[in-house]
Amino acid sequence: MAAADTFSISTPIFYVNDAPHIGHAYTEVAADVLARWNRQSGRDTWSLTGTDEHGQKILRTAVANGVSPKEWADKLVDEAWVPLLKTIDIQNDDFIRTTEDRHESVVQAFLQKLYDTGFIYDGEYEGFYCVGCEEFKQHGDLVEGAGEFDGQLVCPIHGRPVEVLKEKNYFFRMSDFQQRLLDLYESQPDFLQPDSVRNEIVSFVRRGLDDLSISRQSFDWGVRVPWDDSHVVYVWFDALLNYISALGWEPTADAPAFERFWPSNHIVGKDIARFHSVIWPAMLMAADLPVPRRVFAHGWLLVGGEKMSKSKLTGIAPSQITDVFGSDAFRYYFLRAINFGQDGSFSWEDLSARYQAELANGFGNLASRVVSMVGRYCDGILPAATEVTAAEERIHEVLASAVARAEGAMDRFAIHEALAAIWTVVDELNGYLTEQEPWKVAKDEERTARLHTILYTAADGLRALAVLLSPVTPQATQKLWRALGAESALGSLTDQRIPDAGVWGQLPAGAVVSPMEGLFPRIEQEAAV
RNA sequence: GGGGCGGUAGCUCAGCUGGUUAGAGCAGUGGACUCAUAAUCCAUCGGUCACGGGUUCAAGUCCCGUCCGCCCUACCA
Repeated sequence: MAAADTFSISTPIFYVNDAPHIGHAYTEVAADVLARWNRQSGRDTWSLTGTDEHGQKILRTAVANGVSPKEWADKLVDEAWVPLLKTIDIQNDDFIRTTEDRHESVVQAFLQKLYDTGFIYDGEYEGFYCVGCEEFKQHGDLVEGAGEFDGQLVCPIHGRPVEVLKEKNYFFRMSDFQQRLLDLYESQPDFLQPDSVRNEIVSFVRRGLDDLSISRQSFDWGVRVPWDDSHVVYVWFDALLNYISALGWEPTADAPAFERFWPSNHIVGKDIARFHSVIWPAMLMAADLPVPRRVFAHGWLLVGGEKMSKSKLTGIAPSQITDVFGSDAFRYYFLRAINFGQDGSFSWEDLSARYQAELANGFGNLASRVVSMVGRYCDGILPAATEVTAAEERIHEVLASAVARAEGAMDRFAIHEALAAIWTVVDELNGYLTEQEPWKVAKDEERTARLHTILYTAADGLRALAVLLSPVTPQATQKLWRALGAESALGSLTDQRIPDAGVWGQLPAGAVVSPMEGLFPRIEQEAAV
């Protein structure tokens, strides 16, 4: 079991059938910010992402494109999914692909263990299968087709006809775990969040669970069932195991990384919450392994009031945003504007407005004015604070409170709340400068000490902001860190501990404050439609 | 059919276990200021809290019903 001071987190592994859109990027960014935050909070941290590459859908796509499924997967991983991580500045510790040996061997070992312990049996399954969903459908789930599929039964999600499949399958005794799952949801309420998703899953499980068909015979693009190579493992059963295969789990031998970092926190979209909160913990229970620390389901990105989708042409590539606003702005915007866990509206207007108001005019301009004044009035040498008044004490209090609230919020994965708390410091410092009017104080030679106190206070406030915002806007805060001359005295930015960020007076007087490019330059209007 | 979530200022959203004149940000308007990215700060305009009943000394906040949106789930066939 992982020790108390560790933190491990995963994104879903993404299906390599399409190019990434901002919904995928949103998930990645959220997990990345939580990982960076926890790492900077002093926890032994590990973050995982990767790709899901098996299944009939990918096989068919590859065939349609005239390549082997592995070639298809390689191409998408190299050209789309790995580059995505760079586009949005993800700092993952590992990247797992389900076609890697280290994964497939774990899938087989896990399956064999369940087979040996009686949790898997063979049976026959006949049903309607949707290739798009990679799952069997109940008759009632299907709808009448229209247009070219008139008269046929089609999958309501994909709008394409389902196929009647009858095959020998291996089944996992998931039904055995109904009560243990219900007990889990009840005894550990934060196992599955937010509550809206939790409620749905609880009522779903209460109705009873069927055993799960976990093998397929009709195609061969998947992990072989170890004792029967005419079957491949059902893609979801395969995919979920990435969370422990990446940690090197083994059924018999010790696995140091697994011991150190399992159980993980899983960030998922709410569409796949059920796989992660029902099937996955049941699998782990069967194998006598700890269930995940937490499954957190985030909401949809809504574009024009509707769930973003490629088919409706509302799909947006992350680079469309980062090319204009940069990766920091992408990361900040989606985490600040959307209640993590709820659906959230995306619009270019809102993105543009928040960039301008909060990043450029708020944080960026604050940094500019402080750095500029230290340069102008103190020759770029940070002065000392000597006379602390109520105004400075007020700043200290706001900062301490912001740190405490941000930490509490991040522990609950309420990322938007944490950002709102941190931003009170930005607003307070801007107000402080306007009220203290250091540009006027500078004209009075008898008030030099006062001037120095004001500038020091503002600069040390920026130091705290750089630390607190480093997980969210790593590029801009690094620029600021350098400009403040903090590195030589305090060390690198990412080594600064978040719990200590509110301790006042860390920037040493005498630090060399150097001119700085704007953290968030104004964006010309035509770029944002 | 059963269930969940949401419907609060022009826009995006807060409002916990019911309690003074319903809040924030953005946008709008007026003013102050000039260190700064034509930035900042202050003030101000703006809401029948979807609708109709009910409980209560008191209800966005609880109960019932209706309408709208999204979602989970079931079934007739």
